[in-house]
Amino acid sequence: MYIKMATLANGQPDNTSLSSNHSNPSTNGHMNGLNHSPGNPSTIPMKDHDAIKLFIGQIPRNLDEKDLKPLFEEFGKIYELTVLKDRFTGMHKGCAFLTYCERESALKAQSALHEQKTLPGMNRPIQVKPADSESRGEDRKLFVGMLNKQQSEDDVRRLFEAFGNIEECTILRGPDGNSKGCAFVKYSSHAEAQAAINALHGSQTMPGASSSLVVKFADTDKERTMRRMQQMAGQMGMFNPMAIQFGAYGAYAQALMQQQAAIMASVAQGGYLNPMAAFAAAQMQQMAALNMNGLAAAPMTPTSGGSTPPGITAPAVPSIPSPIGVNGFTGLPPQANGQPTAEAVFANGIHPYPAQSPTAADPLQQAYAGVQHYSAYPAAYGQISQAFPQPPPMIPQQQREGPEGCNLFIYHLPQEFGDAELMQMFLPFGNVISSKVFVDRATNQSKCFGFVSFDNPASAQAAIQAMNGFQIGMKRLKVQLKRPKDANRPY
DNA sequence: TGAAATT
Repeated sequence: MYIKMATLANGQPDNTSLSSNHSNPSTNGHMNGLNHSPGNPSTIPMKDHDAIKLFIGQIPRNLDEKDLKPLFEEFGKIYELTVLKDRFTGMHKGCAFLTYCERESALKAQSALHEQKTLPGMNRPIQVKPADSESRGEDRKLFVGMLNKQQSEDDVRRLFEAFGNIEECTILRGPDGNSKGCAFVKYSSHAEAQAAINALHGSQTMPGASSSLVVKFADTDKERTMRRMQQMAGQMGMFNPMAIQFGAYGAYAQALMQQQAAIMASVAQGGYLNPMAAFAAAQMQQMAALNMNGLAAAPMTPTSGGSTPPGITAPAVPSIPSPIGVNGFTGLPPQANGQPTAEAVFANGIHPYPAQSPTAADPLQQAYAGVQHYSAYPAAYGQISQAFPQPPPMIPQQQREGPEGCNLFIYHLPQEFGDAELMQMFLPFGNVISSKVFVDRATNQSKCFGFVSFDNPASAQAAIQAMNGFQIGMKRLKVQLKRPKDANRPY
């Protein structure tokens, strides 16, 4: 509804009336008597492959195809001209679609007529512009990533101009004007764009870039909607976008989302929510629909957060930790003197950490809060909570930094450590709100460093005290406060 | 030393 209104406000009919018009026998057929001689192939007009369908707006309702024809014919041979009529009443809608045989004619007509004159009886100037059904450019627009941040629009143009006519070239910049290392490049045609992808994607690595050049088609509207949804969901904190990653519970998550959208929509219609909420609901419905179509393409990878990570077995608890482990763990960290616990023990038979802090489950509980929130919607949610199993006892944590002084940088991690293992290692010192091991995007290999965030500085300090210099195999962990972004210490 | 990103 939102989109439809926006389109109509723009002076063009929405797509439903457009397509229904085409399927309507009374207006179908591509000529409406213009330039068409059935049975004589030599006179059937051909249109250019790159012909543009024009939308003509602000046409007096007393003008039909034959009246309009002379007006437009002076710019070239007309391939098709169709006045739009109401699907049911057949009433003239005051606009038309026009396709010239040649692209050039359309361009000429557009520049000569668009908003240049007002037809008798109308109070706004005539509209002559590519129809909404024409490519809005997404199929010839490229997203370019992994650029050097120093590269200018001109640099990018030079790189891409060999493959076609560049209509638009924009470097994406932050508020400060600094390049984000990516750009949009729009060609005149899809083929040109494809050629550029073929030739340039992955072809080179710009100085300072962490991997090779990325050249791909820019997000479609749908994808953009998805992206916006996810951002919005994240900000509102109520519809955890990570729900998509529930894996086997994906259907559950989707059902939740759809239900939720329906509830919001109906509530909004009842006038209880503001327009923004209605908008959110509409977006939500779209998102759920997209998910159903598989467009979300979210990886269905359950994390190892609550289960058994590689290298860790449970609950085979050795009675006494041995001082030297197969994997090279040297035993307890300096201040970790608790008993081994039943929930997670390293496969090498060593549990180097004290009992898990009682607050350790809090992040999960916090994560759950978003879901429990739904129960505030009594009726409808009651239904789905009966219809579906409870969510798994694991919700992927959001990656985020804690307050200043709570974030640790950890280097020299064992290669096989993942987020879960990292968290496991630091849980004894407090409430870990996030743990992240960096992984090389190309190889999926750990880069052997990561971040852990606590919810308070004391935990962070305790972790540094205990774990900095902790020996694992041949390496000793480096555990220190994460360098603040603005600091420019070399190391 | 929180990956680089979708106007």
